[in-house]
Amino acid sequence: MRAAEVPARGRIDKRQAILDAAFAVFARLGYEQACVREIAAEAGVAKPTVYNHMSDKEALLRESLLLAADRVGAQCLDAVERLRDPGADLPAALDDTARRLLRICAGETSHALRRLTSAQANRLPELVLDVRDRTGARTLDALTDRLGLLALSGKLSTTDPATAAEQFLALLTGPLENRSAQGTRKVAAAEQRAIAAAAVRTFWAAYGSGDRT
Amino acid sequence: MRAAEVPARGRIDKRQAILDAAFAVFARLGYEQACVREIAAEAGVAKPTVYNHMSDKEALLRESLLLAADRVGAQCLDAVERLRDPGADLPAALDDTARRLLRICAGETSHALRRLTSAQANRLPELVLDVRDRTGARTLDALTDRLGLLALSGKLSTTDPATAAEQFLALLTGPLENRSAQGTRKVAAAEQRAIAAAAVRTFWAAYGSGDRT
Amino acid sequence: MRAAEVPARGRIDKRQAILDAAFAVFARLGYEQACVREIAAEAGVAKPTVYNHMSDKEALLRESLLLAADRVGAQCLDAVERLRDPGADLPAALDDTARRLLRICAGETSHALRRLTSAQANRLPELVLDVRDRTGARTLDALTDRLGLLALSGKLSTTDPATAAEQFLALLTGPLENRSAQGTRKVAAAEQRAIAAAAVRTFWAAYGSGDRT
Amino acid sequence: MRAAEVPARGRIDKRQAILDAAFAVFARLGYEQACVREIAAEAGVAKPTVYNHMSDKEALLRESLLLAADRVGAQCLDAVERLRDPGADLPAALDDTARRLLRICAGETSHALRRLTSAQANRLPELVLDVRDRTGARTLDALTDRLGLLALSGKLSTTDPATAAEQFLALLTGPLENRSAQGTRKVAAAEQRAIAAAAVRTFWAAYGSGDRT
DNA sequence: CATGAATGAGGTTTCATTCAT
DNA sequence: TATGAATGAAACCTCATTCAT
Repeated sequence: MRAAEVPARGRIDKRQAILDAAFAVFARLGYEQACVREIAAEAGVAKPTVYNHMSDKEALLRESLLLAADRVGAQCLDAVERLRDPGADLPAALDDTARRLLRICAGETSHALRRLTSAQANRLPELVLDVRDRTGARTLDALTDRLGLLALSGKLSTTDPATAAEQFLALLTGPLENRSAQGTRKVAAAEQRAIAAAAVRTFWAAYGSGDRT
Repeated sequence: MRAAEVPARGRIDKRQAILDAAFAVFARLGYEQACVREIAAEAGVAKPTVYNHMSDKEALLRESLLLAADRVGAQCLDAVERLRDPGADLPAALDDTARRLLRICAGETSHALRRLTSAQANRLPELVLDVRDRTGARTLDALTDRLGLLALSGKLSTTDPATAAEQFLALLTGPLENRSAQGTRKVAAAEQRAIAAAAVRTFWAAYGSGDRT
Repeated sequence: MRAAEVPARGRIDKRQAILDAAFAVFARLGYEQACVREIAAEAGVAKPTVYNHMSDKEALLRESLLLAADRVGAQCLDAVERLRDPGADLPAALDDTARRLLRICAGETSHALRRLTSAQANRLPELVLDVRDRTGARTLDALTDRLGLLALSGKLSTTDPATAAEQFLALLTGPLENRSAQGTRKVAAAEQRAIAAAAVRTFWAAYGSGDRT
Repeated sequence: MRAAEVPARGRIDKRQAILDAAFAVFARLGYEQACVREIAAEAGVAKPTVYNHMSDKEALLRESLLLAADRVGAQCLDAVERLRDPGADLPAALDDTARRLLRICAGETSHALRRLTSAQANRLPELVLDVRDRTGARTLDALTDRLGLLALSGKLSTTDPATAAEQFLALLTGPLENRSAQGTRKVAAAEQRAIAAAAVRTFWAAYGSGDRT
């Protein structure tokens, strides 16, 4: 039993190592510039071993991006889910969620995902959509749910929680993209907090439940 | 006179043709996938002629992107400048500007610029910044100016026009990016109008001059 | 055992084949005119295989020249070493060595070595020196040793065996270069013998041990 | 008359400038590596102007080499002609000629000639011969004449002045080539004098007129 | 299953050379 | 006659991918 399991585990580990190496190299060099030899070297395996696990360089990109997208998406979901029980001070809860989302979106992984998908948008549009489903869209759906429930309970004032959610996220990612120059510059934590505060302020002005803070 | 002008004009035209062809091919295939032979063919010249005008494939990218960025930036600037004399109905003026900006940002040129710069963000960070200076940053600065003057004249309520401008643009580009899936899908004009309307509504809620509409 | 040896042997053979092909093509066309495709074809391998063994076209030149230089140098050394036991008739032994050296220096390999190193003397001066160390300098050192011992045993009359050796070789290579016009013409065996005879005559007049023959 | 001469003179000057530039660039980079653009730049003219004067890159090589060869040959001839009236001390006169020849052969022009002809020996054998006719062969013939006359007047002891001349030159150029490593190293004047002295000593031992010095 | 070796294809770039001015 | 611009050809090198071991 163990004897049969160990190689399977080893195989899975090797697959993980290859995908992680692939994402790292793709993020560093871009898809076309990255060469399979370097990915294999970074994963600590030989080049044909990569082809034993993944059929193609394109598959390598797809799988590694989807894996990274799942991780980022899970983090975003976690940040949004904290709005499930916002407590008395809803703006504070929104600010907390905003800061968490900004930290994720300002991370190197998020920028790499954006860059790699953008670069392939013409050649592999489904990949863009698949990644989007696992990150932005997933986050947006969850946030729409949260905001909808908050509206139902009277804590927010909107009849269109989808647009509200979209704008909440836009007020975060827009300024972040602007400040980071598409990931070229780092955005300091203090600046992230300022963005979050401004976003929450504007969002609350538009969707707050009547009582101005 | 004409006889002396023709060659210079011919040279300029050829340079223009090369840069236009370069942008078209880069936009279609991406930087690495694009090959100089195809650019030359699209420009109607021989391959070495391209190298007579531009030293490098990289220079070809840089020059063609900066040219496109200037064009897009000029359009954006024009849209923003319309806020100089907003008339009595400021929200309507904002809506008009918003629609114009959205139409520009939803265009193929804008998406290509975004994609091509993103893809080279690691290798050529200055290029990202140079393009940004000519498009987003320029637009943002102009909008900041406009909003600041409107605030001075009491038509808007904010002490931080830079953030207001940043958020105005974020409320446009964020949802647009979301709907278009990084340029993968077309965003219909009606949808663009809805985005603009929602953006102006939220913006006005936050920065309107007291009298709620 | 055999099964393990075969692949290594095969690799070595392929490397040998590549280097031999490289030398042949370089000798035929010169360094710049020679193209890697032709070398690969002559070696019976594909072009990238050449690059799998040698990093560069320049490395290809270097390695193939050094290999040929080692071969030529070994032949020259062998000719000189025959002076170790010259027998009673030293001029005859010198003549024998002279003829052997001339035959080597008149060979296509020697001329090719000279041409290829000369052509790269500005760009790759160390290569010139490395080849020289393995051919001329090596021969000169060995001959200096032989002549020095002969002088010690009273069979030659000189206190400067290095110069004697240098002149002995000069009396061979100088006229050979002159007659062959830098390798452009073949020098017949009879002509080689005449050169050798004249060289030995002059050498013996200058360094003979007193008794004229 | 002047009006007709001036352009002709200008044309000749331009041709000279082009040939000089060609030789300089060929000497610096080798034939294949040298590009016509650089030659034109060094000559201070435009590229097509070069082609107006010389039909080919190959003609450029040929003409510039022959010009340089004529110059070097004239210098050698001058050195040899000094043996026409050797005075009482013939070895001293030979030493003087030897030193002069060595200085010429150690010059950058001579080495460049050797390198450039060697490199093209396979492709352009006639060029090698033409250059040789204007340099080494011309010198050898003149020296043969001088030595023949000296032998007739009893100042030298040989019945084969051609071989004597060949060996005299060999005793100079052989050691020079050896020390300079095919022009890679400079050979100091003192070393040149030592080579000349040793050459004359050996030559005189073989061909001196009976009275040993 | 993992690997060293090999390959076919293709890209960027440079160069000698020639028109039109 | 001298030149700026243009071109056809070709070379080096790299890469993704596949056999034998």
